[in-house]
Amino acid sequence: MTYTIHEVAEKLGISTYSIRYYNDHGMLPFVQRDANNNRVFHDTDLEWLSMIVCLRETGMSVKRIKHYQELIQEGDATINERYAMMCAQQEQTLAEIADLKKHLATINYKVAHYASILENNEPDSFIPSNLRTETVGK
Amino acid sequence: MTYTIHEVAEKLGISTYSIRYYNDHGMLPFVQRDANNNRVFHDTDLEWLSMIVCLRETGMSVKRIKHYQELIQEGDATINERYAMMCAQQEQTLAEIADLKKHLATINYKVAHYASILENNEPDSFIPSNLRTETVGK
DNA sequence: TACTTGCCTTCGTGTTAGACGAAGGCGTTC
DNA sequence: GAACGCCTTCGTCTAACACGAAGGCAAGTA
Repeated sequence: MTYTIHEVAEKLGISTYSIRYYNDHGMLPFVQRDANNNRVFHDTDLEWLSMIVCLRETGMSVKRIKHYQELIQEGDATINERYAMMCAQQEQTLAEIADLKKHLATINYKVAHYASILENNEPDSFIPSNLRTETVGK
Repeated sequence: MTYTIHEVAEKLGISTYSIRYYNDHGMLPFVQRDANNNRVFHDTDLEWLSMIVCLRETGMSVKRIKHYQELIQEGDATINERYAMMCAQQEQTLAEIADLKKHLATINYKVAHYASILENNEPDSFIPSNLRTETVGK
């Protein structure tokens, strides 16, 4: 089973620009080409690309992903480093989730704030139109 | 109580570059200057800046944050739009958290995978050094 | 046959949100 | 009064794409 760049893009929810970018930057060294020089993707490419998406969306840089991919190619001697990389990524992702949850609480507060204003149709006197009075809200 | 740009940066965990950037791009229209033209921040500026940080870290663009700030200045007539913006931000953030959790599961799998290899000291035959064999892992 | 449509390619520029360095001003201290 | 440390503005650099232009190849259509 093979796929075009568009099919892959749709399947993984990323743009064809990104796929070409990854390919051009050495993160997808195995994609083959057909007679017209078009990229041909196999299922194994899809799997690796979805790993790339996972790492990118959890904040790993393209450079580090490339390094990770090279480590995999180098074989077992690099298991330790790969383990360390994934542990770091794990921690970082946990931290980011925690961060987002904190920010979400702030946003929830804002939503509730506006909802109550809209519901009660409060007069202007309760919501001065000066920026200094509407900030994050303690 | 007033603060220098460095104090603000440290307090909020962002760089002075970012603060100047926000200021230059109209998101901090109220920061005052001292006799030497240095920025002077008040507590209200800190509060609004921490809201900016919240919105940025949950993915709102600088442009939209600026728009939000303008809406606040325009007063009550814009409550509806602000409410909509915060609702959108809320949804987006929830989606991102869900996404991150999914990716975290993949990373957890990798960590466990490497850990088990390192623990059992498995031979090469179990971990071929070809990229095609190590992808996301079903 | 010629044309259009539609996909693909490469190449090159544009964008966002900063990061950072250089050049220079102001005020304090040695 | 020279050095130090902070600040300023201005300008270039970066990452990770987004996108347009120019052109190739293949299929369908007039």
